[in-house]
Amino acid sequence: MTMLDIRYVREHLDEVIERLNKRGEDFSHLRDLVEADEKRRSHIAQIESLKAKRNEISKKIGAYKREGKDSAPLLKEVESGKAQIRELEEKLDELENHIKNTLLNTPNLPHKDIPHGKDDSENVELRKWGEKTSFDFEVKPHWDIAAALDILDFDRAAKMAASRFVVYKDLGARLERALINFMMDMHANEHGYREILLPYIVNETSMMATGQFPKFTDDAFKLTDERGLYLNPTAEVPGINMHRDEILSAEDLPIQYVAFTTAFRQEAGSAGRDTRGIIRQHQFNKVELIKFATPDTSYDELEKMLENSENVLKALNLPYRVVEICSGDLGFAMAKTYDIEVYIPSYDTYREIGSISNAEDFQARRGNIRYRPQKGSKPELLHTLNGSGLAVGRTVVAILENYQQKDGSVKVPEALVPYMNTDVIK
RNA sequence: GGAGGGGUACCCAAGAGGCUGAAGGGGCUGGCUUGGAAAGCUAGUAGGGCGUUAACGCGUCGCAGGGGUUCAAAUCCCCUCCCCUCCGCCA
Repeated sequence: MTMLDIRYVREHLDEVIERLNKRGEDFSHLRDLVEADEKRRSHIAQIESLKAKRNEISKKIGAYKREGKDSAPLLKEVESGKAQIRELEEKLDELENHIKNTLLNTPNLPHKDIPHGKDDSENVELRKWGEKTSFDFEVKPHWDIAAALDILDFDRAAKMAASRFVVYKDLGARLERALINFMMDMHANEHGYREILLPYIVNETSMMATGQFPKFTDDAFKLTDERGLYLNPTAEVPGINMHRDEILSAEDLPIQYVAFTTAFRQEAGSAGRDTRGIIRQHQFNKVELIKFATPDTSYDELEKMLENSENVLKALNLPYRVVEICSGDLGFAMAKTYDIEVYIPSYDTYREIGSISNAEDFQARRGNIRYRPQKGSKPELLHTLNGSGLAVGRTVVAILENYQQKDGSVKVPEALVPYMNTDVIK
């Protein structure tokens, strides 16, 4: 389970380092891997030839015994190889662990065409949809709107759990539920995704496969259970792991799932950011899109997925923009990512509400997810994609703020009225 | 939580240290037969990882997963996971 293919690293070392360095870190330590890999292969060759010899003699011993011949000389002959094999295997083990650990901690290669930049300030806006909502009164942030309507309760959530949790009440609770159903219906019925409902707890192997681990263990909520289980940080984890260690048929691809899950994140390192309201919580709901595609179609599928996500905001008539993530801001497992940012009037800025990514074969390699291009042909790694469709809590924020009215009530977006059974939250 | 039973290839299933390079069925693919089909007969059917090679190949590892014993492990020992049955508890 590695991330980059060691053979690719070996054969394109300079290119690999150069591309990874665009993420803003120095990856020249990968040069060591080539030497380690060479040693690894020569150890394998030695071990295997010793084993071939041993197997041959062992077979002879069996034959001798059956025929009643004396096998003592053969036993002597095989003796010396035993220690040698053991010694070489120990060294091989060390080499393989070193290579594996290095690669597990190495992020994906950014796609060649994505913008080069140091951090999120250099992300590139691709397009805007809708006009920034304008108001003829002073806009309020969503926490004030919610307080007046008594639909979000932070104090009681802190009492029963901790800070960065929230209790939704009345039409606030219903709005969250309505959005989940609305999004699920759209993706399942109109966009052709298969609806699944996933476990909210995942194991370490799954976290490893999608790339959360080993680098970002601090972001996860670990359970005390001795099996090494974690609260799901995003449906991407159980979703992609649906097909871990499987070989899929080409004719079944692309496979596309839509899943609602609750996501849990420590938000370590975010202390003091977005502390008011529900922009950043330890627990939030999300509708997630997951795809398994052949390598030659994955970028087309990425565009479709982006469109599917955008359709949610269009249907809700919320102004947004699409941003292409630059190399310095790109997630660990991803080769290319688009963010969808929704307009938030109280911030007078666009805030992330969804993220749509192609991991190419990075997660597939770590999770051993393959497909057979043709009947009878060798299995190959496929490409995995995931995208928000969308983050539900942040959609609530966007609706409360963009649809707020002078009297403190909030209009319900037309598309949501059937799900809300009311056209206004007051 | 308690007591048992299991996991072998696409499926079922035998094997219980060396003649297993895993039997035998089913299924699948082909052939014979047929006007065509079914049935019958017959042949083929271990995938995958890794190493090596220009390639054909060769080697190595594979019987849930991981360790160990042994010259040699599906088979013996240890650990883990998963499934099933019964009891208890529970939405």
